[in-house]
Amino acid sequence: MLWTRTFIPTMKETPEGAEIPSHVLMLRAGLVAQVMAGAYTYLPLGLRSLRKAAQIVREEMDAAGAIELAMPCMSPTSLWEQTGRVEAFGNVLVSFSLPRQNRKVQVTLGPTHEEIVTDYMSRQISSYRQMPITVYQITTKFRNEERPRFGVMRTSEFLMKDAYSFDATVESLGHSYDAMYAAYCRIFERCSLEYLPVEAESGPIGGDASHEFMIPAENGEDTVLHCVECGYAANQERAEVGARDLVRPDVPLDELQRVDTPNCTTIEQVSGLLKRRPQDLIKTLIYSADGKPVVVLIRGDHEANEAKIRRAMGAETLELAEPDVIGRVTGAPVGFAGPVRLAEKLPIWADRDVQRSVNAVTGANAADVHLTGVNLGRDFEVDRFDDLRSAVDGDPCPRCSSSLRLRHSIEVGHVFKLGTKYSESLGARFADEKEQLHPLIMGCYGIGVNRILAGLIETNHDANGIVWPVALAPYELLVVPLKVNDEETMSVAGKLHDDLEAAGIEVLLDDRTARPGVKFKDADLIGIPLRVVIGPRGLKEGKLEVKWRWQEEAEMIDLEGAAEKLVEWIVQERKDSARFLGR
RNA sequence: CAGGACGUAGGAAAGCCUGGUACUCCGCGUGCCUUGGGAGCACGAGAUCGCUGGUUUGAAUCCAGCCGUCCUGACCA
Repeated sequence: MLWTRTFIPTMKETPEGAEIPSHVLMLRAGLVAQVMAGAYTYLPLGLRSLRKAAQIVREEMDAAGAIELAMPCMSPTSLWEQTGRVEAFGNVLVSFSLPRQNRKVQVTLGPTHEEIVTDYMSRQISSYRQMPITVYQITTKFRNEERPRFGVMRTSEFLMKDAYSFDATVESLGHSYDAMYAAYCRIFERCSLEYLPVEAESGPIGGDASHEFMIPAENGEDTVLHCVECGYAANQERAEVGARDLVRPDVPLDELQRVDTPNCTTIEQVSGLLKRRPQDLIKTLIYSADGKPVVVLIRGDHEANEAKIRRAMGAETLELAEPDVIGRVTGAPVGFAGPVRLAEKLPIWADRDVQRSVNAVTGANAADVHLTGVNLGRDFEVDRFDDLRSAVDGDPCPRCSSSLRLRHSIEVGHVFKLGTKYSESLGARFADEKEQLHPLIMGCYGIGVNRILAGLIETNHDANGIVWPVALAPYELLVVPLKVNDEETMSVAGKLHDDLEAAGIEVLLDDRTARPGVKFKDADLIGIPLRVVIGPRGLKEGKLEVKWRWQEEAEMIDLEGAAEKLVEWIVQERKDSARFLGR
């Protein structure tokens, strides 16, 4: 392809509003252009990379035995009402009505396709003999993001691969799940991405039923905890805190005292006023678990983990109690709750680290007053200790004696054992060998294709631009003739381009009449892996200058036989990405 | 949803406080010159200063409302 025959609007300056590297570079390199917050046009280079990522996903899905189909973006809203997801998704759902002659049809643009695929497959599958089966598609999904951000990373419209497995037994589901898990590992390896499968919220099946595939990145929105020693990795919602010393330090107990703390309702304010460290405070949170108020105690410097609390309590729903409930059960306005002398007798749960708290500070259950010298056993009792807080960097690993590292990351994939959630609500059943009817046992598996690109760029760039691996690069090789008006230069460039293209190499020829500096800058910016410069210096000696994007120095190769050599390099790199990974 | 910032030509960005002809750089067009890391000179085209209303002799500038964009947090099957 000739540069002047395609469309590559590069930018020298960073457009206003772009902050993180992947967003800045995708705009500057002419990969994408914003249409509105949360919606982007894919320009030729961006589209080529996006398609390459999608193709890798497709090939590995096919290899794993999944069957491709394409479901529509539009679906009847009634389908989403049946599963209760109109409410569950809320504003995320993009819905509108279509006039159809004398009536109106309520339509929802699919944020995912469980309802649609289950509805269809339930009519096709009636016997256990028709399973297992896994279907997938690569289509545009719609999720209204109230706050789109980070460029292509978080948009309201995005390309997603979603697969759905249907099995007759939980054991069989395990095999379907494992096949997808393995396919995901191959996909991200082929994309040359550094990725981390982490344990995630397990849902109805329980146990080892959900993994997220994460790209560790500074600007990632998700947080995972990872043990380098044993490999344990989990998202923050899920990550357990390992065993640690919970014996209370042997220090004399202070007297319980009331202190005035006017308008101090936060840990920060109280610790600042009383000159006590946050970890010397105990947060007292009033939750409403399935509608019933409960007290949760967390050390001041820790964060309550609502998923853990809900699991521990076995509750369906959990939310912070309303201010009037808090006022009633504590006898104080929000911000002054404490476990000592609550207005109402409530179950008190506490995170394990509270066991170590001594002479702590808590709210006094009275406006503008806190207590100091609060001690477990003497001043209050706890009904149950459990792991109720979010793990933090440096916490002990739950699987070995090492410690956890906190890493920000970008979620690019998710595999999930769904169980019978949707098949039950949609009446999707099959008959077993004894003609007994059971709901289909499902799994769902998603990959954000756009995020593969954003994640790759976010973790593979330098000061000058993108550094693509061959697997995802819009073109594999860039030919840069320095003197476009020189006949010899251009004939060598044209021949090289044609020979490479004939050999199946994706080659871009920068035929612009621009000065060398401009071409070099753009070459670095768009990040094509292999750059071949044809200039007067080398040409005199019958040589070409070649350089991988991630290398500092170029090397000269003979013009004679250059095409063959370059083809060989690219073909080799396609196979194993060894040069990219070993850079 | 809470808090904050911003909106001036295709891109970046000054002017706004203190009201009067919109500064500059990049890009674009023409010509000369130059040709290995975003060259130089000259001439030129390109702007309803986000929108609506108000104040004023006069509004990019002051006031009000709205729209849009970005950031932090909340939310995220």
